[in-house]
Amino acid sequence: MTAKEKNLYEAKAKVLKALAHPTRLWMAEQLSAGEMCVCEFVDQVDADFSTISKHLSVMKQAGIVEDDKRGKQVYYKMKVPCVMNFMGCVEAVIKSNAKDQAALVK
Amino acid sequence: MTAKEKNLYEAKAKVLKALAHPTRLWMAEQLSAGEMCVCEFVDQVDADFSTISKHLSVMKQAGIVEDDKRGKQVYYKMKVPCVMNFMGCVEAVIKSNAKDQAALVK
DNA sequence: TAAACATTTGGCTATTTTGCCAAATATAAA
DNA sequence: TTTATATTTGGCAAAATAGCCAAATGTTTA
Repeated sequence: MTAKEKNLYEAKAKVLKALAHPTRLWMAEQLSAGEMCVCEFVDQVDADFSTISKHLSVMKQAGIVEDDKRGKQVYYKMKVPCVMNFMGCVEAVIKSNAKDQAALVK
Repeated sequence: MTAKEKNLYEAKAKVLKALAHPTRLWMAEQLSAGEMCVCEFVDQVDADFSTISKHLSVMKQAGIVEDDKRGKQVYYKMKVPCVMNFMGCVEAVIKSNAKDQAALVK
């Protein structure tokens, strides 16, 4: 593997890693329905507001979301919405796993 | 968020996490072109064979790949191939990031 | 201008992940 | 049945991640 390819796979992994956290994934799904400000997440997520801010920052660094400061608030929105198209397939994996589990106790 | 929903997001995150590593992602892409045995990865990946085995195990635990022992060798293949459909979008994120980077130095 | 509000950042600890080595296991070949 | 080959597993140290608190920053309101 060339250095260039290695960089490419690291970059791809970074994008996936940014989504690979339950809280971040939930927030990304919310954002795919439209922009939200940090304060809305603070109301809905059971975590310190600094933690929420850092999660959003991880997704921003990965290039998945972008932010927009308006007044006192910062609004986040999806930058590359196709990211969430994937979730149907992730759910297919979960269902496949559930089926395997069910088969074990049959 | 209910406990059930929480479990769901944890399960989804686990699937993403299993792909969110450069080596695992590369291996997953290879597997989406057809099954491969561990020994082939050992030849092509610059990591200890035990490390490779553990990476494959992570993807297996997540339900992304399945294994099949034939003789001395263990063959892995994608279990839910749609997983790799996502990569086009991940690449779109990378391109978007590259564009942003380029804009910085314009 | 001071106080209140929204968010980010720094710092710290706890937890998780990585990746190597060595040892165990399983299968095939000599 | 010893030996070689392929893979997994256990154990450990290093690195990365998560999440809280406190402090800093930027913005509006009183």
